[in-house]
Amino acid sequence: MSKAVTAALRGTRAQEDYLEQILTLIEDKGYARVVDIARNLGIAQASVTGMIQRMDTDGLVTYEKYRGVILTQAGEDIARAIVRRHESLAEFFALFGLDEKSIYDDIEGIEHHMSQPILATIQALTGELERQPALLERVKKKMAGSG
Amino acid sequence: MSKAVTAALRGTRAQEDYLEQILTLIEDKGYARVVDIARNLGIAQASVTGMIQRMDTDGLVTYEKYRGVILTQAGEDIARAIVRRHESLAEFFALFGLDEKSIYDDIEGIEHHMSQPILATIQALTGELERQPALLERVKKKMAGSG
DNA sequence: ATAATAATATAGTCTAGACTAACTTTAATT
DNA sequence: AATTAAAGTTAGTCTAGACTATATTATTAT
Ligand SMILES: [Mn+2]
Ligand SMILES: [Mn+2]
Ligand SMILES: [Mn+2]
Ligand SMILES: [Mn+2]
Repeated sequence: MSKAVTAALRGTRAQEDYLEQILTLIEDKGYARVVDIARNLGIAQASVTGMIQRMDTDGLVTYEKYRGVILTQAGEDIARAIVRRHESLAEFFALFGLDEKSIYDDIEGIEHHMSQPILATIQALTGELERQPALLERVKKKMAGSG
Repeated sequence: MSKAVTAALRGTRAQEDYLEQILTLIEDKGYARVVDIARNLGIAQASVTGMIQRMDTDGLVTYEKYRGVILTQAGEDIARAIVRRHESLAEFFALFGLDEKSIYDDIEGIEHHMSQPILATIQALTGELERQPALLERVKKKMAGSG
């Protein structure tokens, strides 16, 4: 018996990338500054300010001029869902020796297109494959042929 | 020894979705009409005309007013790459009993974010898992718990 | 306290990609 | 052949999300 969550738990791709960054910054450094969000996303500072203002309007963050940004509950929910998907993908592909750096852009895209059944599949499969080193080796061998 | 292909083999997400549809229509019916592209993508006819004109400028299709649309070599290359990725994803997730309809939107998104290593991994893994029915059953069982 | 530096905000611009409404061309009916 | 219907195009509008240049505020150093 688990409580059903009604919220959408989704934003646009850009919004989700911002939320992911904001959550990560808050957890890593205690606060999220515009300059850091901009640097991490490779986006101009002014663009970040603009987006944060729209996200405040949309109820995803709380923003006060020249003060920091914090997440609303809705924003945090989306952020955590995205981080979970990102980490699940990274863990899954790591099984096959793909290092996160080389597939980072892919993961950044895919994480926005994983409904519940696909997430559950990836996670369950990861769990099983961790106990199948021989199978993993065979997959790696095959991949070498198509590099 | 295989010939290296130099082309980018990528467009924007919208362009890739159009190219995928155009190729599919041409292969299925022999020609691609604006009205069918619009219907299949859920986009207004006028929007399709506009996009096709831009794609002609970009060298992805050849377009003549009131005549049909055909793919350039560059456009066809991108289209085939996308179709291959779409089919690889569908085949992979089918292993776990996910039917294509329920995950169609996800696949439509993910197919645009698969660099070569990820495609090779999915394909190689699919080949291995086809010979592991017991493992597939265990994964399905686990998934049932998180639905 | 003042001056210099860093961070943030505003204003204005641009592009992709969607929309609707109105018009034109092509295809099908009678 | 004339009429009607379907398909396609054009024109104009809108929004998200980026950019640069400039102004403002906050922070740090002197
Ligand atoms: Mn991510
Ligand atoms: Mn992302
Ligand atoms: Mn597809
Ligand atoms: Mn797609």
